[in-house]
Amino acid sequence: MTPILLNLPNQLSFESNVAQTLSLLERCTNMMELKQIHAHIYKTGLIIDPIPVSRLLTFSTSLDFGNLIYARKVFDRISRRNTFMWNTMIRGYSNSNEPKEALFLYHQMLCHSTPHNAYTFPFLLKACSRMSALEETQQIHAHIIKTGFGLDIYATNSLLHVYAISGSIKSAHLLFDRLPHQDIEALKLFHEMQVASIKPDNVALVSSLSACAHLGSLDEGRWIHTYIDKNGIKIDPILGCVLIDMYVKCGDMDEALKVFRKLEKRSISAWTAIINGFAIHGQGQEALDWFMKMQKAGIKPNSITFTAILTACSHAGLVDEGKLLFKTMMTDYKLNPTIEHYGCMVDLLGRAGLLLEAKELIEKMPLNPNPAILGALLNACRIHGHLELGKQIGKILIEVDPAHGGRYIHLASIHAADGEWDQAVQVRSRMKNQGVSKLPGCSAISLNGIIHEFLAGDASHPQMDEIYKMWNQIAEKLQQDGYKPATGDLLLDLDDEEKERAIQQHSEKLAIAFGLIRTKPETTIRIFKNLRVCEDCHTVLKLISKIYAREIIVRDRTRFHLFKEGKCSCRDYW
DNA sequence: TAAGGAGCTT
Repeated sequence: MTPILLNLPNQLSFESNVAQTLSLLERCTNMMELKQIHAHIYKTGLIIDPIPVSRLLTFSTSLDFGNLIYARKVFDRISRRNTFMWNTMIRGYSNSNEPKEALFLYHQMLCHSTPHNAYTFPFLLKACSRMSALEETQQIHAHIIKTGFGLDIYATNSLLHVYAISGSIKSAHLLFDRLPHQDIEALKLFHEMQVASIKPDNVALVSSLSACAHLGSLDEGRWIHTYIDKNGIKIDPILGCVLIDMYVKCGDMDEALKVFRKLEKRSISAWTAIINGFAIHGQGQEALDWFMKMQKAGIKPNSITFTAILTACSHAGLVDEGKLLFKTMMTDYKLNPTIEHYGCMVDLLGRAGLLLEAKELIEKMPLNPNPAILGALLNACRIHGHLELGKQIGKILIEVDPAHGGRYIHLASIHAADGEWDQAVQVRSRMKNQGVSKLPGCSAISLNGIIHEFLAGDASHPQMDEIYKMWNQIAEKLQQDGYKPATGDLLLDLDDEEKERAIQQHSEKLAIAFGLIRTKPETTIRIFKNLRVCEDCHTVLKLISKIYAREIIVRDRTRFHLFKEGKCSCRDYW
């Protein structure tokens, strides 16, 4: 620790002492230095000047190295506390583990009749948002109006945010509709912004692009990208990161790479988004190459980067590489594995058939297994037919995660695979009794900017007759190619013919039939599915890509499949 | 001063 004050001359005028002290505070990087400066402030009488004292508070409440208890002691001893000081303390608590304390302080502030200013409310509301404290938010809302800050854009935006995240969407909407300057985030509002000729700032763009990434709306995302370019909007690190992520999640790796190459500064999150891109496209080797490239560029991987690279290994079956990376993450990079990393490892080992090793890892890890980890193991049991272990895990899972429909389905299908139809039916009825419903399979295809959705067995699409006709044609060609429906995945206790019919109505089959009708030969068909693609649909899509000479890109729950010339990019490992 | 990002299971 450097004793920084040694360099300070002893005899200084009051003014130059203030100036020097402020500049020291500016450069202060740890509590030890801060305490020295604090002592100096006392010793030289600067404690009567509100400016150095305020600055002292700012630094001792700082997120990086501050110490709120210390700050509070300083604060409590100040005889004349001004609005800035109260605000600083409120902000400190709003970012801490005790956001409630911010509200207590506010109460005291009112008792002291300290006036508010425009900064007070955003900090206070941040504390409310951390606690999802709706009632307090409403009280503060009243204060905002009473104290004349009802038109303040920061206060109002903060209010909007708290209402939105604490579930009071109605209040948020009411507020939004009355806003004098409508600048809000979310994709559908983005269009309204365009119509109202309001320029979106980077935050609005990030939110909109992030929505595109989740929805897989490539057209929309491209449009926003063009907007950014045309208007010369500066791509800050976060905007760059989501722009890449949007292309990644919409299945356009080439464009994601183009954006990456054009970035002025390649932040860790931009690299991670690219590595994650290769991971979810099943390109494990490329992910590893880019992981190396990143380090050569002098960027150190963080915890999220490791999740991405481990995901890459698990999707591509790179077991040895994954194990090694997991080890070096701890030894070389000194990062403590989180539950997510263990999740990746269990998935990696489990998919590769190393069930026992996966189970051991769960037993040995210093964290409590969460439903995700158990779910990964259960999935592995299903893939590799470890029915007994699967039943054990499945039982635990529906205990710890009783509201999750997928878990019951999994357990039921494992019973079914073992021929235990009674048990399967029992699990199903338990699910029904708990009021849990199964998420229906849904596939979407976007044509000329219009999204067409198909649910399994759903006949509501206006062109359904045509679609079924097309499907029958496809089925005929598939049969000529020697295809037999793989009904093993189905848990229903139906006879084979009924199973065949059920499987033919899977949403991705309806979507592909529709896609073949409505798109020109040779164009790529993109389908988005909310669940994992089933075994049979996977086989069918491979065959269709060969028979109809089409590239088909399917984004399922977790990854992309590129079907081309009868093969899938996942190499049937998914 | 408020609001934005990359991640395991389904």
